[in-house]
Amino acid sequence: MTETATLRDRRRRQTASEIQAAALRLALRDGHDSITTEMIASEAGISLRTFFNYFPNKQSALVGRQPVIEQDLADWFRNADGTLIDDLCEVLRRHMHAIDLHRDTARMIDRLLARSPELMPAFHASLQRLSQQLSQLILTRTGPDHAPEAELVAEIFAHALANGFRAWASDTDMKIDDITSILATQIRRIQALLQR
Amino acid sequence: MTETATLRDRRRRQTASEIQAAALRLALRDGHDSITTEMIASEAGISLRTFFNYFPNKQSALVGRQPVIEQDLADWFRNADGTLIDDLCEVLRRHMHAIDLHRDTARMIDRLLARSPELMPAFHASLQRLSQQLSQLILTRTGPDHAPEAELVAEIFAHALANGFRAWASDTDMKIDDITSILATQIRRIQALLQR
DNA sequence: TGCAAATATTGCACGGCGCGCAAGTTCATG
DNA sequence: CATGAACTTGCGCGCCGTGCAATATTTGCA
Repeated sequence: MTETATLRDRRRRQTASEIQAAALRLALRDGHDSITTEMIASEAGISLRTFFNYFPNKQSALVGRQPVIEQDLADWFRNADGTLIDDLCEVLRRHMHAIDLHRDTARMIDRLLARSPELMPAFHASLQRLSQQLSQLILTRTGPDHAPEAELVAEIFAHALANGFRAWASDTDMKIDDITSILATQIRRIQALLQR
Repeated sequence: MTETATLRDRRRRQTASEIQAAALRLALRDGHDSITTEMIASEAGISLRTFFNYFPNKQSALVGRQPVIEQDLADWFRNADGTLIDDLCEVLRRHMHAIDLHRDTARMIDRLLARSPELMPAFHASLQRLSQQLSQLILTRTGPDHAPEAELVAEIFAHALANGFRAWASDTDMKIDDITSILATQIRRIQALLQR
């Protein structure tokens, strides 16, 4: 039973990933709004009904499953003693290492967003979930009375991470760690911009 | 013909507003996912087909039409000589005055979001459009090479404005100008938080 | 190995969604 | 009051998303 959970889980991840790949392939080939959920299911070799067991809708399939920040990372952050910025960057750096990133998937998403901007809200909703997790993290250090600011800072980090992610997707020379250095750079630039 | 445009326009706004009110009323009474677009149309006294002439979907009707920052405001901002923060706050202050805000509508939205969090992405998509407009504004002053930071700063302001807006909605003692003072306060707190 | 329980997949049916189209209606303007 | 632009409406159609129940597959355990 100890192994079972992870085995089935791995299988689910794999299927979800295949569905996403199929969706991205079709959307990039035929255009997002001329494909149907049925086409995606068929391309992925599953039934339409099974498609909806994995994703609630077409857009979610394109964006993919949302990774969750692991508990041990959260624990590390709570007890870390660097600046807020540094520790948040470090959390995100480790997080990016913990999940397996596929550069080609990322690149497909990037191209698709350029071609079909109407998908941006869906992608952004995914970012928003990351932002909420970060917000929770920040609150463990600032205390619950800083909720509004924590949300705002979390959103900055999530969006800046996305920028780094996009750069990584389209530049094969970049390493995973470079994503968070871009993130750190952008945070510094924001601080500068806010002084102007 | 000079008057016609504005007359018809006013009528359109009015109808859109009535549809939104009907949608919010029903959603708050029966719950967002047990109402249909047909019910909303019927409650608003229009046909289902006309509903879709005004809003692309149910969620948009609940969120309402997105106001656009006027050109003269944009011109003012480009030539203003205060700090970026101060001038952005001032733009948003004037913007809030330029559009007619209905506190009861805002309150209904607020209550609805508390009750049906699944609507948050729709609301956030609307914020995102405001954010994009702000980003354009900022770029007129920083130059186009600061695009990523401008986007991030714009997003902070949009989100902070939303926070102020929510506070205004649920506190009848607040004036419109108080929205932007909350905004300014939160920006300052973020700066402080980023120094930690 | 083989059986029972847990879990996954699928087909089906159904109601809501969203839009193109064409016919009818309203209304400011000349 | 005639005219044409803008608005409303009904209809039809295909896609979306889900509950349900039957079937298939996998897993843990004897």
